Amino acid sequence: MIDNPYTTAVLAWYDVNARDLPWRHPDATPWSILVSEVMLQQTPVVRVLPAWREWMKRWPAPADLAAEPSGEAVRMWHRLGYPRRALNLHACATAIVERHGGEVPDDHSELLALPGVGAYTAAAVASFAFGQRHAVLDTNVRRVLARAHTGVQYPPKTQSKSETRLAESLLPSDAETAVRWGVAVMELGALVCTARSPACADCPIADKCAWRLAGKPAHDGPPRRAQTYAGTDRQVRGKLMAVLRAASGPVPKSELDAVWDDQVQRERALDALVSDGLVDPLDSGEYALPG
DNA sequence: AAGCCGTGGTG
DNA sequence: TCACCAAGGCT
Repeated sequence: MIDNPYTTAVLAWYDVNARDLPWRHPDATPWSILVSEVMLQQTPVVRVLPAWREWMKRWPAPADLAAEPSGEAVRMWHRLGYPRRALNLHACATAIVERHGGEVPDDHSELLALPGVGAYTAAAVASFAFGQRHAVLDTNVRRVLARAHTGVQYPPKTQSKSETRLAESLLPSDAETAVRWGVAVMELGALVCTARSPACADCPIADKCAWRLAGKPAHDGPPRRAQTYAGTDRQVRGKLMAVLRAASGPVPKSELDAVWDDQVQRERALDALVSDGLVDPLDSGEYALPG
């Protein structure tokens, strides 16, 4: 069945080149797939793998995580980055126990209602965990479609309606094929059609790629803004969280004060962490991961 | 809707 | 080296 010009070649490529990732195994549960998708938000596969295994061993079901303080989720997040995602997963676990009887919902809109689950993650879980037909549009798919179909080097910075429409128009009609198509295009973007130096020689749709056929024109428009990090509040937050994760219990404020010289910025970062629910200010004056 | 939110690898 | 990038989401 030919649903779009790329389906057959991309699926055949995926059959041979797919990585053996544990959340793709037949015994992966919807919960384990949800956890993997949240961990993979902006974090590379190689760094997610050990944390995911640790989480699945300790919290094999949503109820297992919901039974623990959210601070344990934050501690077990290690250095994956964006630790609010750990809080989100703990809140997901609680919501799943309270609203869905402890089972990850299979309904797209119910998935979308879970904390930290947006358009991509809801579609990914509905598709990969429950075999439903949804367009999964992540950074990999956006880049592949921008090149192969639209003929430009990079997709726009923020996802556009036209990208969504395009992804939906390319979605195979049969659910089982749509699921395979989604994961296969993602994998193609991750392994071949990469951001920096695409391996067009290894690409199964190079002969149909509008960007390659146009001579790989360079990205035009404003330069893609680099995200600065050094000296930002994010860096300070990271240092504060690292201290709290490493400690077995509450930490005196002096230990937090030692991570950053600028007091104004340090206090602002700490206040924001408390406001975000990532840090618990105790009556004793000490600080701890949330209980 | 543009900017914020971590961290580490890499060309 | 250092700017860029990585299975985004939220405000």
